[in-house]
Amino acid sequence: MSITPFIQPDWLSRSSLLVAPDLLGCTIVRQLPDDSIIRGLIVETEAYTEGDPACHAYRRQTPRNKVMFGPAGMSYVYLIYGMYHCLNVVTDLDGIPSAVLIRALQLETIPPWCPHQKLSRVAAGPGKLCRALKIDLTLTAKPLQPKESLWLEPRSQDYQEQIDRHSISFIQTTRIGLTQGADLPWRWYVKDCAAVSRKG
DNA sequence: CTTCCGATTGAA
DNA sequence: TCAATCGGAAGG
Repeated sequence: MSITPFIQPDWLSRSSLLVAPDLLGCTIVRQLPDDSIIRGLIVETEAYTEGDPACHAYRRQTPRNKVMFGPAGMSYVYLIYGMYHCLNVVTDLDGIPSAVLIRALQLETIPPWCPHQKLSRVAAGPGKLCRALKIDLTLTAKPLQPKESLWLEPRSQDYQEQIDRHSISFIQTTRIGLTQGADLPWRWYVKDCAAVSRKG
């Protein structure tokens, strides 16, 4: 028997532009208070970085975006439109504000609190995946590790081999829903994946 | 303190 | 096309 490793901060201590596509095919694992486990394959990401007008840290450091200025491997969760949460993985060196927004997951099962939905659509969107994994503001600025009940696992060998033989490929395009920096192609998703929030 | 707005979503 | 809904950022 062997333990499943989780992604370490040093692997995330690179430009968000490199980490974002590398996170595709990796898995987010959430352990709930009742010890049940929810696993989701990351199928869509967006990069936000220093000097990026769309980045929450673009203007200056604030209480909300403070964690983005720190070291990699931390969570950054924020509330959007008063009703949805979004999950980011903080990247790059300490002092460089940047993060990768997790936009969609392919779940293994439908959570009981998300009834009447297709499995492939239940986490198809940043707000929807946080609802499915019960992620809220209490989970921001935490190290992504099992102790915090939220962590990342690397690509499986099988998934990596499918990428290597081009059985699975990624699409790079512009980010969604922005008023600034909308022209930058910093969104990546798994081609032909039904769990991606939207095509194009 | 008051005002304004958003890295969304789903219904009209 | 448009409203829901609220924490946080900006302005006075």
